[in-house]
Amino acid sequence: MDHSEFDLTLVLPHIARLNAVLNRSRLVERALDELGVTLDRPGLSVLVTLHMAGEPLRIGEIANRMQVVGPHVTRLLHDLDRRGLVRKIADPADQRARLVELSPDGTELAARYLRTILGWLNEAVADWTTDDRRAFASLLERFVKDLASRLSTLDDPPGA
Amino acid sequence: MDHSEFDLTLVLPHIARLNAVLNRSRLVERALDELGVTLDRPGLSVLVTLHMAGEPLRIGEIANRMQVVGPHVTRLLHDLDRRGLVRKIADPADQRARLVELSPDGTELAARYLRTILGWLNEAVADWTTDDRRAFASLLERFVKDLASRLSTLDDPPGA
DNA sequence: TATTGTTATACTCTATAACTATA
DNA sequence: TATAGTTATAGAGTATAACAATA
Repeated sequence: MDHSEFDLTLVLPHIARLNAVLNRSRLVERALDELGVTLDRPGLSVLVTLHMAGEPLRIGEIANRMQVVGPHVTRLLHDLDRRGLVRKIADPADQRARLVELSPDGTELAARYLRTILGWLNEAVADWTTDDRRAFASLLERFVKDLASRLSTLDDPPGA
Repeated sequence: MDHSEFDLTLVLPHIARLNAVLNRSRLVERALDELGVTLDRPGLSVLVTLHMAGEPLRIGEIANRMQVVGPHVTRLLHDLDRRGLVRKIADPADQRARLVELSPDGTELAARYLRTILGWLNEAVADWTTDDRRAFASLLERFVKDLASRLSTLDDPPGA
């Protein structure tokens, strides 16, 4: 008991700092600069979401994965569409919905962006052992999953 | 080489998801609800920064630790001051500067908030072994430090 | 009637620029 | 002249509300 409280008190500042580094270090903006691209962060996030999905997605599904609300995605897609980075195609299963897919340009941009970011991450952990990298990946995944799960139960404590 | 690329490709989505959980899960807002407090997220962040410092801080130092810009902190302090959660005291060493300290109310609020958040974190990892918690804390700290370090070198590659 | 998406609007958070006062 | 802070303004990012079209 004492040990766990102790550990987490130590963990909290690191989580906060990681959040700050990710949000305010201009990490994304610098990667885009290196690629010579003018694009905002949320727009890029749509591209990456589609790239990682590996298949066309519905607007609502993009919003889900980005953890944002539908109308926001609609707006971002306007810009991406105008630039020719994505395009909307019909959803054969539902005439109300549209599927969004990456254009070749969009695919290449997302791939180059991810390579840049991954390159920096790799350099950051260049002197880590393979075991440490694996352990970190595994523990981080577990932590995020358990945290998200615990937080989601805060929404619906009806059985109590 | 292959292994590290492989690992990091797996890590990236988890980092992104952690970021989303932290920023958009209303984690902070829910904690404040439970405490019956009406306060915005950045204001609370000032309180937590002061609480973790354990001593009065200058405005610029608060901005540094929060990774934001000076004028933003000034504005947040207006509100916190009006609510009696912080107060400004003279800096004996420099008449230009002011030191900001938590009031008793502010101290209690920050402490209760941190207890709530830490409680949820503890519940999230309730079934982890002590070893796993320690390993995670240690690897996360190292990762954040190495990442911040690598990113800071992107600013100044003058020797190249 | 429930769901997918769009349009229009408003709000939160943070930055930049111009300025004041002390060092 | 450099530094600490303030005021005023602007911008990015995201949400809510009202609506249209299809299921």
